[in-house]
Amino acid sequence: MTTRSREDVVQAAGRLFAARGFHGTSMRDLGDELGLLGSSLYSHVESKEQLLIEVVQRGAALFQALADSVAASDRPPAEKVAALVRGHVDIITSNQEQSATFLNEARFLPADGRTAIVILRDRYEETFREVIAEGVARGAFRDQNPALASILVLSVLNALTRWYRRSGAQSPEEIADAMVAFVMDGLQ
Amino acid sequence: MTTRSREDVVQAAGRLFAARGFHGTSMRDLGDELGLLGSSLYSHVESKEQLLIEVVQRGAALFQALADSVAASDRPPAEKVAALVRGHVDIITSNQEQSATFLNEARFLPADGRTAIVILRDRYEETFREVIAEGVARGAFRDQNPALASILVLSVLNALTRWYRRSGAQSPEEIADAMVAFVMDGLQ
DNA sequence: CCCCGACGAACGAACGATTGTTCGTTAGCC
DNA sequence: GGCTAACGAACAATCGTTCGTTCGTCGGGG
Repeated sequence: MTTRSREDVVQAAGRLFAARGFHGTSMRDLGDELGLLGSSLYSHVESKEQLLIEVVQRGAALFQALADSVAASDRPPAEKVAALVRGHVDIITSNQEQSATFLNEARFLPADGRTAIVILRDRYEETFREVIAEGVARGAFRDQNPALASILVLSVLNALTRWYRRSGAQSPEEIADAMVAFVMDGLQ
Repeated sequence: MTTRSREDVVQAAGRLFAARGFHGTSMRDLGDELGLLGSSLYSHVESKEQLLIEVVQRGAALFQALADSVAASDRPPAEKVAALVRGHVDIITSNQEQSATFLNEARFLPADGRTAIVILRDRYEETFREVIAEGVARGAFRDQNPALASILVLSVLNALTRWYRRSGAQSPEEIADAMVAFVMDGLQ
């Protein structure tokens, strides 16, 4: 029997928190998942709460990196939206449990950690809003409320954590293609 | 102090399950919400699980009624989609907590109740799929995979449980208008 | 080359708190 | 005066966490 690392524990937490919810997962459940006792996890991690913080922060970092990279690029708004959609789909299909925990369980963070995550999430949404607003200003998209439009686009994207199955009928590329088509037509 | 009814308990459960999650809500929390002790709730309800079943089933019934009514109507596909979107928005904005519990907490139902709900949810999605397929067949919508398209439309609609605020900037009618426009253009 | 000491991982019992639920008792309305 | 909602103590189970102990491995000195 090999010994487990902190990394193993964080990954198992991402998996179980996504599947059963934070409050539906006990430290003993987490131990079972790794072939350990619940108490043994405290060799690797300070608390259950800290485990949630770590999973959620990693999820947030993935999306933040995408937003920063696209925002910094010098491309027309339509291409930026397409890049955001494809990048978002790629993050979720490659890190589904982590993304699901980030999106669904962040509300169970302690107050201070939660506000930090809300700020990150707002900043991510702001990137979408600004790109859409730029597209409207340039006439690439029809006249519409960018705040509302960005919410609708993110609705389509975030729901992917709920229905994507690695063994499903559609490949990540097909999903991304369909979402780009749907979203671009919805904006234009 | 007035006495509480079973209805009061179910409604409070819908509220708290939506806000804190099923596993994050204790019977004593629910009692507090109603000015009662946790144990007093058992005068009205058999178990915490039964309470979840009841909230989720009510949520499912609302959406099922909408789907049945629209499916039975004799209108072109584009109008049916618009009616589904507007009806869906109306249900969520009028019953936000119940809808949120239905969509987010149904996975914590006991196995038998869960499969029953999954069947209802599949049937609801099937209504969308059929209407879209009909629209594609008649040339009202562009050629696309109706299964995937129905998921994308429902993604936009269901996310409303997460961001709608009665005191928010957009009225339910404005939201419905924006969603109809977004979805119809995404399909056409 | 072997042994030994050290160190971290894992154990397992135990803690106090909280969970869902039961039940005998009390109190308020028709 | 009876019915029932509500109380409040109590239950077994489970929760997150602590802690003293055991196990396994790895590096250095004889």
